[in-house]
Amino acid sequence: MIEEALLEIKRGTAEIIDNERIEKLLKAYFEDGKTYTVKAGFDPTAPDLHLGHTVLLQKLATFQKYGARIQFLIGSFTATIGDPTGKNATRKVLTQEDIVKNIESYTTQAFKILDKEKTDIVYNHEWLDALGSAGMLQLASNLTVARMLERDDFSKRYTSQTPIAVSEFMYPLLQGYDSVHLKSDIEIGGTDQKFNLLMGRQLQKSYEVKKQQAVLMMPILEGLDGIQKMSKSLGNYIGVSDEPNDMFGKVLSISDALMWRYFELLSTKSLDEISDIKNGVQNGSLHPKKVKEELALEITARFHSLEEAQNAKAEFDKVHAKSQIPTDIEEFSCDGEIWIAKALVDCNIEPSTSQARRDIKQGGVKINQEKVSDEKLELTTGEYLLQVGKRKFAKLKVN
RNA sequence: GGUGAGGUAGUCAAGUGGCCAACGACGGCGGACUGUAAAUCCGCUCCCUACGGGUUCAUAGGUUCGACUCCUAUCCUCACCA
Repeated sequence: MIEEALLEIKRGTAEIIDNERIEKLLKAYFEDGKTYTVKAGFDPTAPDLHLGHTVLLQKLATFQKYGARIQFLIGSFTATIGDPTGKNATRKVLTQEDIVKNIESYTTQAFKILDKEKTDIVYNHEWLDALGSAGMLQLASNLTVARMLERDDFSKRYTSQTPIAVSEFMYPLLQGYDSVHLKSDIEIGGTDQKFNLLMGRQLQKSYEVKKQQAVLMMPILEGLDGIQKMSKSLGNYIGVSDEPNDMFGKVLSISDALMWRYFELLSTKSLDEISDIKNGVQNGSLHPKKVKEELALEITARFHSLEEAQNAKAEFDKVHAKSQIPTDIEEFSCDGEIWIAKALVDCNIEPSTSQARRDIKQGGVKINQEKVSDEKLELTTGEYLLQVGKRKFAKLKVN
């Protein structure tokens, strides 16, 4: 039983530090029903969760299955200070209201995966506000600059001459201090968080918390491009609240190689099942497209319903496999004659008339399924189906 | 605070008085081929009802017939020194 739990917990992890501790915690749970705490931090700067986050959430859900209470830590303190990556110095500092709003949408999304009953939402401003400048300095004295520069992210930026704000040095410390305050037994995070996660262990030791937290790291999920990590700002993400059609389509657009990563990190199929599927594809008995469709179906159904997922699949087949027109197309209307390029911009399927002209010239624009070749075309009264490329559609009614 | 280097399109990066709306690479978009995959090939890539016009090379001024290129001030980044 413990073996099984361990196996499931280890699935897909990139690295585990202090495996023994985890085994002991599980043993205590199975033998004496003792619960333990697993901490995970979330940054409430953006209100939307994507599949990259759910890798972590799914792992937390697994822990909940085996006796854990989740400390769902909201970085409310850090969010009011500014952007921790320093990449974008101009990013707005969030107001309390923004944060509250973000957190609300955040948690409702998270509870699609997590068990609410076994989750404690905690806010780090509650104890970090109280720390004060003296406490902050004392905290900072736990670490040297040289040690701080060991962090991959910092050393890279330092050598590449990208600015690092002094305040950024505080983030790992603050995150570590959260673990001190919460006396977390385990903390999980992405591999990019390794330094910060370890800081928790070090600080727990310095502040004499009885036991250091075990650390479990999940790999970073690649985005749709298969290269960079999934993130909203890169636009290569699948959002938890994406429409079923989008979600299904996005999953299907990933490359075959990437598909296996998604299987491992996102699917609930067992590892054995997955390797069976993989073999099937390799020896040609399974078509990769079919396999990918199944994955897309599973993921879409998790966040919507099986029915909606199946509808999405049907819609997808209709539009792409048979290149028919989608069911729901946004409708626009205008008065009087309108120039085709302008119409495309007004319908939000082209960013500028210049771009529209280029696409027309290249044969990428269709009206009612017919290629448009005249870039000076004026649309007279009537209803039109406009299309740019393969996937952008709009209906326009000219009065 | 001092000295030096630097800030060019989504990103990286050429360009050092007219040939510059600005080489190239990546990304992105359109097309072909496909499984809306990958790979490959072709084209496009500031805006504007456009063989023309407008606005760009950190910001604000100046010199010049003419500036991304020269001058001045300001802001920002990096390195070394303090």
